[in-house]
Amino acid sequence: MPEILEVERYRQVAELALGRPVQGAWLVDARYGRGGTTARRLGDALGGRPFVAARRRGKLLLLDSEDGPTVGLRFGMTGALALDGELAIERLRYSPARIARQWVRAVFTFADGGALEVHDPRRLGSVELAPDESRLGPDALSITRRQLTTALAVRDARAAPLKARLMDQARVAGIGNLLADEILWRGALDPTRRSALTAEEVRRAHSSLRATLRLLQRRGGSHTGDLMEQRHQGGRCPTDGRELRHESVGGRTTYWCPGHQR
DNA sequence: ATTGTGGCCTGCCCGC
DNA sequence: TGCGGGCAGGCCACAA
Repeated sequence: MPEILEVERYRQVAELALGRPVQGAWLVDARYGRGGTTARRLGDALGGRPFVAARRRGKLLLLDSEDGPTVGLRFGMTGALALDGELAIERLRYSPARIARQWVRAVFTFADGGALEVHDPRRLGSVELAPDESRLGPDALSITRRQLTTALAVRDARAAPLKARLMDQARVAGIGNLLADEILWRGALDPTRRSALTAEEVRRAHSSLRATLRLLQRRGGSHTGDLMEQRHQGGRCPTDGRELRHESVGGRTTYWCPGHQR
């Protein structure tokens, strides 16, 4: 599903659409608009203007229009982006293997005849004019160790489990369920932990976060982690062969190794 | 204020 | 073979 690595790929593809005047904008599915964003407002705001920048903060893709508002795209779990009829990513995990017209939720057409389309079977994504970017924490692809220290800080013993803090988009923007499990597994950190991390453990978390994102980006996406194929009943730790534990942590299905994650 | 839970959305897989 | 329940997870509303 689209986590930060996939959305970064979408951003790169969206850059190919910069400078091309938008002819029209449609919410094929009216419910796909969020925060009062309607097809009419979208069309009125963008008509005739080109996008001048494609930015990303966490999983939020931001398209700045020339002298106009920014369009925010969220992809949920199954959202895909297609430019001029070509998908930015061929096949998404947890998403149907085919493309169907009825799953196209939003379309931006360009004066040159091309189009940018959002395809989203499960409709968990959305389009929003002028989204509030300030609600998101530092971006996971560029977060510093100091910033991560702050993000993972613990107030008291009732703090949310480590994994929930890592996935909280206001603390760190961009980490989804699969990446969180992979990062904590590589960092040998127990996702259920509520106690504060030592300075050494934060270093480990930061180092694992960076290494994991780099590696999975090179491999081709957030579903290419070593833990991925063990995410099932009886799955085993690729490192020490112990049977993985799996429980809901922070409301999300979580797999981890009870042997080496502490 | 922070944390936890349920619901949304819909295709797919498993067991009967 | 068909059917239905459960599951997948990003994000938000809402409750505690």
